Amino acid sequence: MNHKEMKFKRKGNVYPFLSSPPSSSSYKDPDSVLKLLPVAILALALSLPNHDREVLAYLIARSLISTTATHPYSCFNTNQHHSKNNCKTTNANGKKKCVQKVPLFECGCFDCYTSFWYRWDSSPNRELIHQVIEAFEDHLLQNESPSKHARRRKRGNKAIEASVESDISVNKPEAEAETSVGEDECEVVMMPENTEGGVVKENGVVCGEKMGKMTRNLKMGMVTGQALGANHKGLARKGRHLEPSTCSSSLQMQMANPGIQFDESWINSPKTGIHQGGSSSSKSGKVGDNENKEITRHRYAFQTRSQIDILDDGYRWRKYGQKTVKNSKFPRSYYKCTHNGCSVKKQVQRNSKDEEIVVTTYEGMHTHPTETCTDNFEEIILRQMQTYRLLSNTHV
DNA sequence: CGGATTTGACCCGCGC
DNA sequence: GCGCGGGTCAAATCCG
Ligand SMILES: [Zn+2]
Repeated sequence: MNHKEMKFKRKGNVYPFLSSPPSSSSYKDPDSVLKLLPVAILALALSLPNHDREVLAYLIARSLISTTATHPYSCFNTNQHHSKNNCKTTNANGKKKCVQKVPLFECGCFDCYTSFWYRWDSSPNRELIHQVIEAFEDHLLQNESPSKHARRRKRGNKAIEASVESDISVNKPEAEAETSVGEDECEVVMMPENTEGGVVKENGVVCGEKMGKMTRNLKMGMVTGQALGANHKGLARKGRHLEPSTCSSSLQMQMANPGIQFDESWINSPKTGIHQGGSSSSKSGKVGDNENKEITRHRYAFQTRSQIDILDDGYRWRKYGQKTVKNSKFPRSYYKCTHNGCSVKKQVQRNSKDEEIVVTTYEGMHTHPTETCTDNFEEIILRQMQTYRLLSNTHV
């Protein structure tokens, strides 16, 4: 356990995520991937039940792919794999919807990735899987050219620090430089437990800083939080923005909605991402109190680069507030899903340091399918998304 | 006219 | 206890 704790504490781990499929055929199935593990690690992996092994293999494969890939765009694998094919299902209306489909092992699309990620997150062996991945990464660091990994790690740290100090935005040029992992690659950051905190930093590098802490705070028990992010390029460079869309994919949609978090404020107040407070009236007076029943809320955030703040993610949202945020020149907007009975919320805020970056945080799970046809959503997001980050899932 | 947005007031947790 | 900051409410307003 100590081990674990340490690891988790280490701040979020960054698993690179790339889109393109590995050229190597070695990532086609779980076994092939697992064979790449050193014996000691493999032993650990083999102690996992098959389904978890598959998840582990998937995450590792994605990680490997991403570190090797060099494509410019591929964050989530775009279409090649599945996006419009197998992995996506169609619903009655003919729209793509979030149906839970079976994620393909070889596919690195957002949906599949998220599905696996979710499986990992909800697995009782979550930590073990996480450890195996870390051990493997360390192994790679030692044996292979550390460059990328090292960089990555470094970046992460930095980012985190930075985030703590300042805000989210892009702060450090140097980081950027380093980060440049490519301009094209994407990285996924998963934060193990946390919840709260992640901050999204520029290149997506950041993630959560205080996860460990957060976790502790959560009283609930299951907190799961993680973050996933992908970045494409150096956003740092400035560029463009993404839009905040929400969910494109299935799982993710189901998982939640994000709210945004981004500044320190969020970080500081883990408890809530978006909470319910409210004014007055009655409402819930205290939501917080009932702990037990908390609703588990899944929360995650990602950055996109876009000139538009609002992206059509297939759901209908009603804006219910806007606030200025401390240290940010842009206001934060609050939205609620308009579907009856659905309480998903999202926050959208533009990064003050890099105006092209929009951070969207979703919180909650939709209880319904998307309401509008967003056929092009995926394309839009894939094109625009520079960074994607899953901040966390939280129970509130 | 109904639904969405705007926007100031209110609530609430937190740090001092 | 007070002030701050963030999140939410809800009346007023906007818009198709
Ligand atoms: Zn909804």
